[in-house]
Amino acid sequence: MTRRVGLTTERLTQAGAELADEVGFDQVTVSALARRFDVKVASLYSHVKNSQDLKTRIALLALEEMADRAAAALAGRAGKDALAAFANVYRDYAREHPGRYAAARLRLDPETAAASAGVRHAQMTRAILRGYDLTEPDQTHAVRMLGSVFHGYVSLELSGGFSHSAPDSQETWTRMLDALDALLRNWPAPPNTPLTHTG
Amino acid sequence: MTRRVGLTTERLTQAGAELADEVGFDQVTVSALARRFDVKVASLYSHVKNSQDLKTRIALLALEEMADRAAAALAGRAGKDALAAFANVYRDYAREHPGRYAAARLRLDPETAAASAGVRHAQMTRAILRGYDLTEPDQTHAVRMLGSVFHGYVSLELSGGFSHSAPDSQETWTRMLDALDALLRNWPAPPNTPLTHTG
DNA sequence: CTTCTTGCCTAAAGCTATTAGGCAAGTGCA
DNA sequence: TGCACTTGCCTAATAGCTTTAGGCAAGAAG
Repeated sequence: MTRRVGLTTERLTQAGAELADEVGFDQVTVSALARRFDVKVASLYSHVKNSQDLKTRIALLALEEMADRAAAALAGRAGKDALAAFANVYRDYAREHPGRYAAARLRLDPETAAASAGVRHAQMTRAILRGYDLTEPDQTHAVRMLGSVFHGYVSLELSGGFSHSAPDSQETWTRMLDALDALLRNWPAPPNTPLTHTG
Repeated sequence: MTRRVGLTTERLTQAGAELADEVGFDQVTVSALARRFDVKVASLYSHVKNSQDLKTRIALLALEEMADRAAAALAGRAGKDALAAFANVYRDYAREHPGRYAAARLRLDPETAAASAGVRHAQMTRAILRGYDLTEPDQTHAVRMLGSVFHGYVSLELSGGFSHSAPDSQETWTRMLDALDALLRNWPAPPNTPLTHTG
């Protein structure tokens, strides 16, 4: 009378990601996942250390998927083309997989983060900037700014911030990418830093 | 033997906000709050509808506080000065009150959001842009972009994204504000939209 | 001084997380 | 073919958070 369902860590992670997209990342619960497999809750604990572990795995999966998409999108592109393609990966992924996207924003402990696809993603942001004429430290500033805009925009859009108001979100997105491209092509020099300023 | 502590909705909200800053917004729980007042859990339910209600109230408090700070910061400023002051309110508030800041990002239902200080905040963003030469719909695009950058940056900084790497976060922040100011002063025209394009 | 209101309480049910220990189906080895 | 061993899911139990129903006493109101 023993029925084996074939649980594995991978299947749980995958199903957890789907669950996240359906009901939201913070509704992802060991219990809900057990229900989905029609299995008792305790059974999951052989495959997953605990709830935190499960969520971390979903986050890593999401980071991996986003980095893969980004790599594919960047292939053969440069300059504004690359910038737009990269940005669209962000937005499209978040729209297709809101739960996974939320998971990707989970705070990972430093070692986990360092071993994640997040670093690959960051390197790609830097690669995009090679199409512009930025040198350190401005390149780092720009990397951080792009990360902020993309994450911020997607996050606000996802929480409904831009719906039900004109102009529509797509238009803002396009114009914003134009603006960012223009900014990167024309990155301002640091303002005068008065060092020994007499008078 | 009946001891009255003097619970009120306001005191609970206030204490909830403090708790959020100490242990994180999603660790804010009716139970924890009851412990803080040394009172039984059920007692809170006379003052707060449920856990969701409590969190919403904390969110509204945070929005109120941020809008107040922003209003104070904007008084007598314009242009880049205003932009920087407004941005710093965001960042400083998030650093001083991480839990409240997280609360402010809680997704509110439309009516609640419409009645919140969030709209005041949004109006102030628009007011800043009066110092630049933007007309609709570019003004709206810019409002959304600023919201995205500020929220995105603060959110990434808060989750530790920029720590332990050079250059330090403060420098990026300053240079980013320079860049945004430059961008707003020089907002690019929409690229050619080919309508009836022959050839 | 009695009645009423109100503020906090006890009690109870339901959900999630997590651990310990059990049993049976399949695996490997003789 | 048969036996031990591993493994996958199970039952059972503890503990915390949420929420509702109903009670009791301190203070307010007349």
